[in-house]
Order: sequence, then C-alpha cells, then structure tokens
Amino acid sequence: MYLCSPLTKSNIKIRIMQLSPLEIIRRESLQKLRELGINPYPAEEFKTTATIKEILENFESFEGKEVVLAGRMMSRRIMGKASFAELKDASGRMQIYINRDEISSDAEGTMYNTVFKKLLDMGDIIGIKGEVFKTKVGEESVNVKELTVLSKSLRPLPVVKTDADGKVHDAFSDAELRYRQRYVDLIVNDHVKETFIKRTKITNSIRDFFNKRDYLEVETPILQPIPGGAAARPFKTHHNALDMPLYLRIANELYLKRLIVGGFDAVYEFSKDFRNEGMDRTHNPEFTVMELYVAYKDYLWMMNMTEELLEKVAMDSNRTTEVKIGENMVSFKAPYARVPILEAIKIHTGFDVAGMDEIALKEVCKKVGVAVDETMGVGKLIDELFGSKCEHHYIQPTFITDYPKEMSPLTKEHRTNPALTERFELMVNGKELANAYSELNDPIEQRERFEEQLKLTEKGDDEAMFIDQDFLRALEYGMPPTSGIGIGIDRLVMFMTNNSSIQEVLFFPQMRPEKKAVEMSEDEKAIFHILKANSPMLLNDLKTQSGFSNKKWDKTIKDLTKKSLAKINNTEEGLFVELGK
RNA sequence: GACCUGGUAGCUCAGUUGGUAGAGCACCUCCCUUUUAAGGAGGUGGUCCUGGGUUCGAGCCCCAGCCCGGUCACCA
Repeated sequence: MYLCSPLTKSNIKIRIMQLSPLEIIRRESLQKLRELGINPYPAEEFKTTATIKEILENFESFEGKEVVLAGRMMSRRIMGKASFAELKDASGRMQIYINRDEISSDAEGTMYNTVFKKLLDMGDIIGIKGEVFKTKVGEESVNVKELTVLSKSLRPLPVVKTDADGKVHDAFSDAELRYRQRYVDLIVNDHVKETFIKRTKITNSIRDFFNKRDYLEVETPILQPIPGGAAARPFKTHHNALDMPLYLRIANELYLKRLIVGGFDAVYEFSKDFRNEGMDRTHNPEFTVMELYVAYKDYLWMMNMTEELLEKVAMDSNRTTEVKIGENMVSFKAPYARVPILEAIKIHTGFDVAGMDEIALKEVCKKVGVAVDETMGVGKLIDELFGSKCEHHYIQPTFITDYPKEMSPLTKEHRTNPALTERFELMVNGKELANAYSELNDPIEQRERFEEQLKLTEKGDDEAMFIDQDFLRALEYGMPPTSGIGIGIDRLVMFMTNNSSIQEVLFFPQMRPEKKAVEMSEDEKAIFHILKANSPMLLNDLKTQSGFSNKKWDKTIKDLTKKSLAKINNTEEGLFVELGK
C-alpha cells in the first residue's frame, strides 16, 4: 500500500549516501536474496511447533524430535561447511547447528554457501525446522534441516557477547541510545526485557488481588476541565469544538470519589497522570499511579490491606518477600511499623513539635539545620523536618501516620486530635511509595479546606488550585466514609526490580527530540551567517546585505524559515528576522 | 533552572606538552563439518557532537551552543 509519494531519484541518492557501509552491504544482500527468488519479507504464516524455553526446560522429551522455531539470529560461528548460530525467540535463546549438506538441495550448496553464509546477517529473523540434539560438548541445539528467511534486518545490532563466566563484553549500555531505541535495548539486553515482564506481573498481581475482592476497575477522564486531586502544574490543551481549555489529569482522585458517591463500594484505576514539572531519576512527565477507594473503611483498615497487597506483589513478582533494593534488603512481609509523623520527628531530631506554632517550629528547624523561609506554614515546616531529617531512615516498609491538617486538604480530621488528619504515607527504602487517607466526606469542611488552600497558594502564581464545584456538589449528596490510597506504580516497579531510575521501568521515557542534521544550501548559509552576527535584524537590511535578487532572496529566506533556522517577526517597528531555535 | 562528567568507527572504549586517527568486537576476502567471547591470515570503515577562536598546526587549549548522564533546586 503506497500512501506516500514515490521517492525521487535524488532522494534515493541522498538516502543511499547517508547509509553506513554496513547498511549498504545489507541492502545489497537483500537485493541478492530477491534475485535468488527468496522473498525477504514473506507474507504467509510461519507455524512454529515449540518455543525455545519449552525445549530447554523439557530437553529429554524433545531430544531427537523435530521442531519448528522462529526467531532472531543473534550470533554466528561459521566453520567452513558447518556453522553454529544463536537463535533468540520471545522465550529465550538457544544454539542452532547448520550443516551445508543438510540444508542445501543443490550441488553448489546455495542455501548454505550463499544464503546463510553471505546474505544473512546477525539480527535477521529466520525460521528453522530441525532435530533437537546435544553437541559433543553438551550444548542443547537444533540441527537445522530447513531454513526460511522471515525478515531481513537492514541495520546492524550492537554486538554483545557473554563469556563462559557469564561476564558481558561490549555491553550495549549507552543510556541515551537504549532509551531512544528501546527496541534495540530489548533485543540485546535480556535483563531489560525481564524488568518489563516483571512490571506486568506486578500490575497483574494487584488486579488479581482487587478483582478477587470484587473491587471494580474503572476508567475516568484523562482530559479534565479542572485538574484536581493534587497540586502540580498541569499540561494544558484545547478542545476545538467546545472552544475551551482542557488539562491532562494530575490525579484521578476526585473522579473516583464521585463514583463512590454514585454507589460503588470499591473502585480502582491504574491512572496515567501527567505533571508538567522537572524530570529526573525519579520523575517522568507521565507516570502511573494506582488509586483505590473503598467505602465504609478507614485508614487503619487501609494499612492492613496495603501490607497484604504488597506481600502478595512481592511474592508474585519475586517469589520472596525479601527484596534487594540498592544496598538494602527490604522485607515486604507484613506487618509494617506504624509511626506517627510527630513521633518520627521526635525520634530523629529530639524535638517534640506537637502543638508548636509557626514561630516555635521555625526555631526548631534552625536548631537542626533545616532551611526555612517566610512562606512556610506549620504544615510545610513539619513536612520539611520530616523530609530532611527522618524520611531517609525508613528503609523497611513503614507507615508514617497522622499528618498535620494543613498538609492534607482532602483528608478527614483525626478522630482524637483535630490538628491532625487520618493519613498515612508508606515509606520504603527512604522514599514515599503510597499515600492514603480516611477521605474527607464533610462537604462543608471540604469547601473550607479548599478555600484555605487557595489562600495558601494565592501568591499570584499559576498553580493556584481551582475549586472543583462539581466535586463539592457530589459530596453534598453524601459520600459514605471511605478510605483511599494511591500507590506509585513506577516506584513500586523500581523497588521490585532494583532499578534506581524511573527510565529503566518505562518502555519509552520522555526524551528531548533527536536533533536532526539540517542541510543548508550555499545561499542559505550566506544569509544564516549574516543573521547570526546580528540577530534580530530588520528584514530589509538583511536582504540588502545579502545582495540577492528578489527571487533568490524570497526562496532562500522561505527555506530558512521552513527549516526553523530563521524566524520572521512582524512588530510595530517593522519586519524583523531572528535566528530560529 | 544551577553545577559537575561525558560525547572519537556499527557497538564498547583508548588517544601522551598541541604534531599523520587507534584497539577489540562487528563488517569484507580467504581457510576451517560439533563450535561457543570459536580459531587462523589479510583488508575496509571517521562530520573526533556543532559553530567560532587561539596556533605554523586542535580530538586535545579558550568561548558559545546542542545532547545524554549525575548532583542539587523545583515537585503537598
């Protein structure tokens, strides 16, 4: 199917010129395969009879039997009239043995001498039919009788070799290349694939746990008119038909609570959330949070549920509750310690800050060396104290409970202390993994809390929280007492797979776009150089300095702006040209 | 956003006070029918991230920028 216009001759020339010698050889091999009557991209189904994993795990029952396998050829050891190669399918890798006289039907041995030895390369996808056997040195192999080309690879893969000691040589380890070309990473780095398989095991484990309890998995809007449920800068977009702004959700909390109002007893959602903030080892602009809300429960119940859930997740994904995270061994075996946040501060700073006002708290902060500024209220100060003095101590899973009210606008007031809330964060390896509340369901108090938040953030910034009037309306109809939790799934996967970077647990982490090499003509270069020396400058001045004819000038400047190398601004002072980005 | 590392062949990396651009693997040619980081002989391959500057001469020094990574800041 040809959806795009055919390549012109000159385009082909340019493309060929950009190819590396290795790529040119492969394209020539592709052509020669076709000349031999071999379709390098056949359409028909290739029926396999086994997977590599099945064979290796039940070798005795396969030995001597015929199998049909398909996969990518990862390496070759050619020895004259016989060769070994490594075949990799979705389940694993195994060796195949290829003998000239067994796979070739003609006297010249074309299939072996020409097709296999000359025209196939590492990375090609092939199908084989052959007999399972063990070599002299005892390696499980398949003796190939028939070889089928299933897909010719035109780009060379990085060559990664593993020696007898399991030591990896020339590992494909450049982070930028690995993330930009994750498909290559997945092909050559088996452990990367394992990480992502484990990620799915983790989410399946959670779903399984909830579904067995008849909790309902739901989907709520990603495009929201008011980005609520958290305080973060949202991504903004625009709906043309409604002519209104819409935001990518920063959280789904307020929508799930609406569903609890609507009469569901328990709802959960794996929510892709989006926050327009900095990126680093633990933050990606889009990330996944699992949020769960259960009616008639409180945060104490939620702690028990969380312990049970994480113990199961660890067992399902790692077959043990003891998980190595960095240098630490972390046990996900229930129960977990429960420490009120003020108690934690007392333990790690020696100061009992319960009931302290802003002034007294600032004094404590100074004494223990925590930086403060004027804008910080009681809640923020306690948060800072905990964050810098306590958090990193909690390596084993620990519920930090009973946060100050000021920090928790969606949380129900504590049943015994009106200054606190019924909230916990679960700390693991010194980081927050989950955040849960007894949800605030008093609509009048909720409105007041929102208004307090508005005051706190009302410093003329663009993050001022909107009040979601519809959410308040829903609460006014009555929401049962409810407990909710959000678990950072990316972070959980990082823990369970012992990765310290979020990019290692996302298939396609956000990256800056690749810089495309821009080709400039001589004329364009001339203009570009004048402009570079004096940007921005009046369009007419630039045109005069170029000395170009009207026609030549027009073409050149249009091409430059098309390539974003120059930009024309129409201002009150006249038409200006400046360097593009 | 600030600071620190780095960017050299398809991949992993060396590169001396600033003096002809290097290795291993991959690739090409040849030998080799149970090897396994297969082996042996020979060979091809470079925008040294980009643009300026200093210099007789820059991969190396200086300036500006781009991109990855790290640390910090930001992030209830």
